[in-house]
Amino acid sequence: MQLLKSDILPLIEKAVEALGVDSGLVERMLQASTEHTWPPACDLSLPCFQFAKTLNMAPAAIAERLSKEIPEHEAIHEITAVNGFLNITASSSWLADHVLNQRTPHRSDERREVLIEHTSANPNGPFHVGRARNAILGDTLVRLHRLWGDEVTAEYYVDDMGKQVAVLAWALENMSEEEVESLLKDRDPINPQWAQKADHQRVRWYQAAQLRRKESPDATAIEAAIGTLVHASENGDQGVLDSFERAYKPVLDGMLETLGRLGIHYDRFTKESVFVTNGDVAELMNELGQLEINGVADNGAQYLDLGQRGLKGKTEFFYRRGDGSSLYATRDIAYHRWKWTQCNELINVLGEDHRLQAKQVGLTLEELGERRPEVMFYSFIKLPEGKMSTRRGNVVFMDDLLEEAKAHATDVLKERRPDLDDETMAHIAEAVGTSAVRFNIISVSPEKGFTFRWEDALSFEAGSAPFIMYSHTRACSIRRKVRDVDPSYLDQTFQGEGPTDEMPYGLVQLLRTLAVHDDQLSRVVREHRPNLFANYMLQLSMAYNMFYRDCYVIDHGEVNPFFFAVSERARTALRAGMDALGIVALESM
RNA sequence: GGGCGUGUAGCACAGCUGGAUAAUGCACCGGCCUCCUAAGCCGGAGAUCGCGGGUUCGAAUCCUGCCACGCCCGCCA
Repeated sequence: MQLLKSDILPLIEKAVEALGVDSGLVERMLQASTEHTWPPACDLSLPCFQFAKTLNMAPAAIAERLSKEIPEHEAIHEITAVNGFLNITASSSWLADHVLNQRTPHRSDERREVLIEHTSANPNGPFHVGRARNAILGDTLVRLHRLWGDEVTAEYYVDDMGKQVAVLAWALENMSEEEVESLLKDRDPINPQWAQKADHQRVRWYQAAQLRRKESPDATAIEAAIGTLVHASENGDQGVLDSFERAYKPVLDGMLETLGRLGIHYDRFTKESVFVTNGDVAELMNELGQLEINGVADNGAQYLDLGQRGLKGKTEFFYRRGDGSSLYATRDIAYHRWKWTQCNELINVLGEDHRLQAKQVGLTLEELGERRPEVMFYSFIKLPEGKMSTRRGNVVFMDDLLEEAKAHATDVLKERRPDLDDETMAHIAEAVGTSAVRFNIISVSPEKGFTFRWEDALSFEAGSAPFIMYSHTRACSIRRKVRDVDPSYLDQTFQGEGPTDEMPYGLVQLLRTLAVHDDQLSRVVREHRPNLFANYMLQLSMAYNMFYRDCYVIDHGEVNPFFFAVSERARTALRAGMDALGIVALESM
């Protein structure tokens, strides 16, 4: 709890010095050490073990002595010595004052312009759950940074010149619908609900072409035709690039429609081919060729020997083919140099399969005198049956998942809220369904393996998005009730002291949880760990529920202005935090 | 074979810049709707933190060896 720490640190340092130890350690050791239990046992804690040797005293005795040395302070409710720890609990009225008046520590001093690149999936078919982790994590990171006050650009890097797009373009030009459907006759047919959606339509051409490339008698000729297209695109052939764009654009639009349903939007789309056609890639390859770690292969291909810069394993990083054309990673470096002209903080969201390449790109950027971007890696989402693949067709489409989630939410609603009309019910079900899907994914650490299970994705119980949404609607409901009693309460800001006597347990827990909000958000943004904020939002909801249990804002028709002020503060914090996680903040559900 | 990542109750998952009784949810057992939404609240039970060594007053956390799983090791994208 930085708030409390900065206030009372001098007091503690003075007491420690009086004992005869160097107080320089205190700043680092005074910590909110009780984060591992919830609710926390105290607000700040000082472990006294390190002082034991120099003082030749037992830690418990040191803690005991310190607890008596520290004078009274308005922020401190209680200081106790427990098992060699000096435990400090904040005064509730001090907490209330700081929380209600938003006396939070200042945030980032300089304005940060952050560019976050995420999703960047090949536009070859509908968005599926396997890709969802990138988009959901990335978008959540964007939102969290915005909550923290950073200026953020969310960017999608469009792979408009690779083999996957070439396959799609070739298929659309060379295969008939009959042929496609006959090749895919063993697979599930297109879901009639999405029959008019271009991503669902065109992915069948893509899948059929992938089969033909591998299995048909003319596979070699097809492969050659596609190879020619890829080659032309890499050389910046505008006619080919245009035909690629005509092929993928409707697919990309379909994917974006799906993502939009999850609240995911982008500020900018940058096409990979741009860096080929504008000459950046050629210039880059020239520069790389001048580097001292540059090497040339027998056929004229060029690479950097990154072993000299600490890379282990395979150390040769090829950036130029024997025929002089660029590679995907080369273009990525050109893209990164451009990105650095657009921001002062760069974050990429990448799958774990990109770890090596990200390292190569990062080292090369440093070699060129640029900074390396920060990267949030995540491991892939699997199905219980194994890895997902658009090519093989064993995927759960996000469109289907969202429909399923909505249908499930509707079932729950019909049971709990039979009073609602169809339109309201559909609105709530959509919000609950999409929020639950997002939360299911962001609440686990990105680097941990994730197996998609319907029963988890559709869980609406405690520990899920609807749990948080429900707490928020309670706060909204209380606000409505207060307005009914006397609308003037809504315009008032709470003035003066809170109650000076003992506050109810739930109220204290809520104040403490609100007080650590910025500590949590700061860490989450700094370390790119959205799951920790998901956890915090659950704690905030739990704390609000405890407050709701212990404190009646409206009691016997009378409004308690202090309780109402706390409830409102919690409501706005819930609301803002939900926005940052992409959870829809309904006023009633 | 080499590099990187992960391993925590029956299941899922947090905690990893060392600190107290390892948090949370599901499932399981018991209680709470004449009072602001019970998608809620309260209580109970459940853990050899993959295994072995080491460092330390103190290790889930740091170091090291081993095991299991995943990803990568293309002049592919």
